[in-house]
Amino acid sequence: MSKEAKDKSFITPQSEDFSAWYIDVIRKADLMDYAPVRGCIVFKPDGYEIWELCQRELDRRFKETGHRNAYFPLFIPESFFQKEKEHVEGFNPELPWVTEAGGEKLEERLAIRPTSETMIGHMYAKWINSYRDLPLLINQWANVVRWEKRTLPFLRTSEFLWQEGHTAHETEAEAREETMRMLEIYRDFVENVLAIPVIVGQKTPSEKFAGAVDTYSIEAMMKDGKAVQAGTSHYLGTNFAQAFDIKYLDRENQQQYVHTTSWGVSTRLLGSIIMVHGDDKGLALPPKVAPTQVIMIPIGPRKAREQVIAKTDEYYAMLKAAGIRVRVDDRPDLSPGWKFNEYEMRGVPLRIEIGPRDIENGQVVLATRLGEKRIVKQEDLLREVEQTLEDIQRQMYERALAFMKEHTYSVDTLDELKELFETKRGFVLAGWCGSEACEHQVKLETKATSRNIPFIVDEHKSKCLVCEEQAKHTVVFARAY
RNA sequence: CGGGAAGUGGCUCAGCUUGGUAGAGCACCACGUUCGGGACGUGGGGGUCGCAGGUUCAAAUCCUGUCUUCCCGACCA
Repeated sequence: MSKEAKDKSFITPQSEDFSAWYIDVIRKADLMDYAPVRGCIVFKPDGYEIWELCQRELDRRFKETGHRNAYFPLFIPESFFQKEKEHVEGFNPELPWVTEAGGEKLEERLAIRPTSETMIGHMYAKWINSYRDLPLLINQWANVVRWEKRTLPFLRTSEFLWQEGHTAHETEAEAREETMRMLEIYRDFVENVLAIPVIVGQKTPSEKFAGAVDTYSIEAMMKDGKAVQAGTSHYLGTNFAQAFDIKYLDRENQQQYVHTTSWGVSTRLLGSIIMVHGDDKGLALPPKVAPTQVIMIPIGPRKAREQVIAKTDEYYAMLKAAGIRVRVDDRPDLSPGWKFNEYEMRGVPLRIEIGPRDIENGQVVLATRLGEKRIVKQEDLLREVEQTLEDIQRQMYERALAFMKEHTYSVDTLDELKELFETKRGFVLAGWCGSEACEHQVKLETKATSRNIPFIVDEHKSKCLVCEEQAKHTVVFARAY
């Protein structure tokens, strides 16, 4: 205990310094390393594999709903950004530019994409001629760059990985339906795969995407009570269609602008996983996205080693054949206790301990990342492991949901919000009249921003927390990453 | 981008005030003993002190610039 407190090579407790805890965890869990360029990180294998598992789950859902993947260029001509006014204003400050290539100055500067609406708009204008070409449903897995002033690994990096879906439709109704369909896919994925509960709702006009008509989001709560926007889905109306001249001939032989959508999630999801599930022991990964779901640790003196390893190999083959991501740590020079701590730090959901005592009794010891430890019979092992992984997945979601509920408050006035934030952090439901001025006032006085207008609330507020006029919406306010 | 702190072996840090042979713990390598919650002994290897200039007989140490990280703020997905 006192040893850990003094030894800074261990993880800083969350209660002592949440930011330091976060940085400690991602480094101890070996998820990333800093690159020598400002705000850029290397995704190390354990970190990258979490992203690959997210990709796999999402990609399947995208394809099931009729989308196909494509890939568009990294470079975007400067002139493209002039075409949609709000879009330019929103992204210009954070664009990196390529001004020179092949030893010569470029005639037109090229932006490194911050998002691909413009490039895709340009291409869609070429590809879409008739209502028969619609809907066009494309997704892209890519890297994007936004030159952020302040960076934080995973949550806000200069370059990040994401997917961006871009669709074009005949009608507003169809496009809006698509916008909501993808929002629901995100909700389902984040809640059921990442075990992170979210608030689903619509962004206020000041928080919406640059160039969108309406933006929707799912908002997750970190263990420090701050919010992370975990996914967004936008109805873009005909804004980009007009800017890029994406028209189709309808059934009455009339030229019409298409209605477009875009939607995305990024590697900031990794930051959310860490901050939602992690604890003072380190990372805790939901089984569905854990690169290693089960770690097997053989225990015992040298004279028993051969027998223990043989048994471990047998279990390993069985679990692997069942599709479980299992690894064995049979390094002889490290003590079992060291390994227990190591894999808890790395977030492995389930540990299997096998020693001479277990072999003698035809059993193994299962220990979960959530702190439960029990003995199971060897003939039940596969079934127990599968069941326990499911249990862990569910318990992690339930824990996170309970945490979010415990840290969700409701206020009637700005003064109440200010007082609340003196001692607490979390989501705060409050009435809002719809004016940007009132929204801004909240931010100025509490640093909390409107996260979204939830689709479902327990209680509709009647008055705006700032001006006390009639409330148009009940809004979630929170400090955000 | 403004304010603050920091950068010394893989990690955590000491040394800097007052310039004079680069240190500790952990990690690593070899051998041996250990092994059910961060084992131990003996021996060993590894650092142009972030980078670039400057001052000096001499710079980790003093000065200037610059890069990167962390915190606070402004900006922003």
